[in-house]
Amino acid sequence: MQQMPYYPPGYQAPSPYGSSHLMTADNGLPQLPHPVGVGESNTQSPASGQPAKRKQVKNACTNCQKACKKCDEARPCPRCVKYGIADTCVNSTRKERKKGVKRGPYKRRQKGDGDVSTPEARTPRRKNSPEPATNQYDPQNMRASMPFSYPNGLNQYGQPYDAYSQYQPYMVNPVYSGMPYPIVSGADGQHQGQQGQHQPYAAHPPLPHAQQHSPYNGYQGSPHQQNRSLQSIHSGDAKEEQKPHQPLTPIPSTSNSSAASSPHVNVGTAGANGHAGGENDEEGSRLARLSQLCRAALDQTDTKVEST
DNA sequence: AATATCGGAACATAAACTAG
DNA sequence: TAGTTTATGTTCCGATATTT
Repeated sequence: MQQMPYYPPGYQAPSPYGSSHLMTADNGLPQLPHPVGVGESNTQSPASGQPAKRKQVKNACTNCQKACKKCDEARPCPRCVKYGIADTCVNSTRKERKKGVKRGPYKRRQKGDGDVSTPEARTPRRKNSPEPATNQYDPQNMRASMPFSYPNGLNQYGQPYDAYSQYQPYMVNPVYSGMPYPIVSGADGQHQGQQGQHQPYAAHPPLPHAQQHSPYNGYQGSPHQQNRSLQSIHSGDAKEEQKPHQPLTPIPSTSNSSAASSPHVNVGTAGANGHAGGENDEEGSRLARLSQLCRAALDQTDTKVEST
């Protein structure tokens, strides 16, 4: 069913299509081993010894975006063409950046301290990466030492900020912390799905696993999480909608892989599991009961251990 | 084997900040 | 005000799961 991939003008179709280590991406384009595979977007010669950076298109089409697949500037993009969905290949809309986000004082780098001019030398700190040791931006410390603060104990998103829930700006429900729902509308009211035509998302809960692993735990505004929920709903196949969302880490399907088997079962997470929470109260109360049982069992175990 | 899913690293860049 | 730094939003790689 291999269709001739569509290459936009300027795209260098790699010739060794069937080369052993050349996988064909589902966009129909060969996936060369990175970094060579970046095609025309290669900004650096591989001969330079510097790995070329991965080049991204400015705007992926909605289909590729949903599938987390490589897109192209061309419309319809090769992937959509391949899948015969060229008619729905439209640019996704980008969310506008938040404004007014205050920051702490910048740390300036000394001139001699490496090449500051290149982005590579700036060692960008990623969302998930731990703060540098000398970090002055530690959210907790920073708050304390900040010469400014957000008004009235609000965080940057205009939500109440306190030591307990800090950095979980969107978390409102301490019990169902993983369940985003009640708070879907953030202070900025922006995270209601990034695409107008995808309104259904607004009411659909983000996937639990995205929550679990997100440094923005509970932050519904995370575009990626939005995207995920978006994906699952608009992936076009009903099976995805019916299928319970997979756990973050695949759990071996053993007979005792019930919630009760895990004393550390997170009610919030569990509640969100599969149905992304909020689907019904019944589920929630069942889970609450489960956790009660677990706790009781644990207590019993503890007392036994103590008595021995 | 092909296709779908999705976590998270890589990338891009707007906006806040700062030095001159 | 130009240059720097950081935060935020997007893209898509690659591992894994599912389907055919």
